[in-house]
Amino acid sequence: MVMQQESESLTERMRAKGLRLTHQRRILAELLDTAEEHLDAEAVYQRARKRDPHIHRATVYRTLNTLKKLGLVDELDLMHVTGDRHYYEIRPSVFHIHLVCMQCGKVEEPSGPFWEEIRGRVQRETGFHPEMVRLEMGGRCIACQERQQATS
Amino acid sequence: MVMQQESESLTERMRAKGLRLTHQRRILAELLDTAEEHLDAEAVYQRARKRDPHIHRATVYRTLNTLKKLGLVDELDLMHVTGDRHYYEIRPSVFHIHLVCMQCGKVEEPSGPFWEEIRGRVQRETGFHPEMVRLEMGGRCIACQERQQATS
DNA sequence: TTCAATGCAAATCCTTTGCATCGTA
DNA sequence: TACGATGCAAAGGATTTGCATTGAA
Repeated sequence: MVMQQESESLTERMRAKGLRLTHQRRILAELLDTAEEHLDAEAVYQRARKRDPHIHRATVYRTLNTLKKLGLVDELDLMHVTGDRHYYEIRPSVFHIHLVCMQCGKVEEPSGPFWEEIRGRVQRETGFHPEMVRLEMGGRCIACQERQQATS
Repeated sequence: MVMQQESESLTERMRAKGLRLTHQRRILAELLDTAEEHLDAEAVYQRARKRDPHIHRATVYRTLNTLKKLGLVDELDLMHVTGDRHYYEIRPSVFHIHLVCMQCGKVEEPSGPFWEEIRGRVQRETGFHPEMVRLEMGGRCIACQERQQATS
């Protein structure tokens, strides 16, 4: 997970969008802002419950949908490696890609100039104006490649 | 949709994988091979039904899952622009990307050397070995960009 | 004070599964 | 013929929705 650092918090972004900052939304926003792994709706709900046992699943779904529609969070399926769950992450300021190991499920997220280049190149070559980019690659991470070599 | 052309048909690929070629699977394979748009499970079912009204939804789901596990078809969500449906397409021989217009829902699929480069570059820069690449970009297609300029 | 957000429970939608039967290899 | 695939119906799981109530602005 790329966590929020320099730029403003999700809570502030929500305020900027004119969203009502309820107790529940604050919990969810902070939780998403500091998540160190990819969370699906159920995982978000479970974590939120620890901070407020009264928070309701429907609220989690509704809030995630709201944030998604406003472009504040992205919804990923990470190649369906771990089933058909959907994962949520805050829309990162730096474009990054997801490398999903189809063997162990580990997700790496390299970021850097090359990945930024892609956006500009698409615009130049196709005229399409990319507002969000999702690059997911499935394959085998280095650890799994080495593990496989060792056993063969 | 990138359709099957030079290379062998999905039916042949299934035979090569040792799958039993039932009447229903032949229908589904030919349907996927020649689809000119992205189909979700329900759309696949509806089209299959026209060729054989007795084909069952469960068979469609089971077959799509089988083909997915064997790597013969890919499952896409196309940025969830049209909801949370999942779309299926035959695994293309040429790497291509999906440009999804968040406004009109149109999906373009440019392919070419640049997109092929990406795979090699990821491997060089990260050590990760990409076996499948999914690059989806959400934004606005040229038509929608022009339409918007015209009205403002 | 007002209207959007929430909790709750029921409904809905999509997908999977157990089991008897069928049909391909 | 044998065993994997199918049809059917029921179960399962995730997500959404209607409505009364709450609470942020």
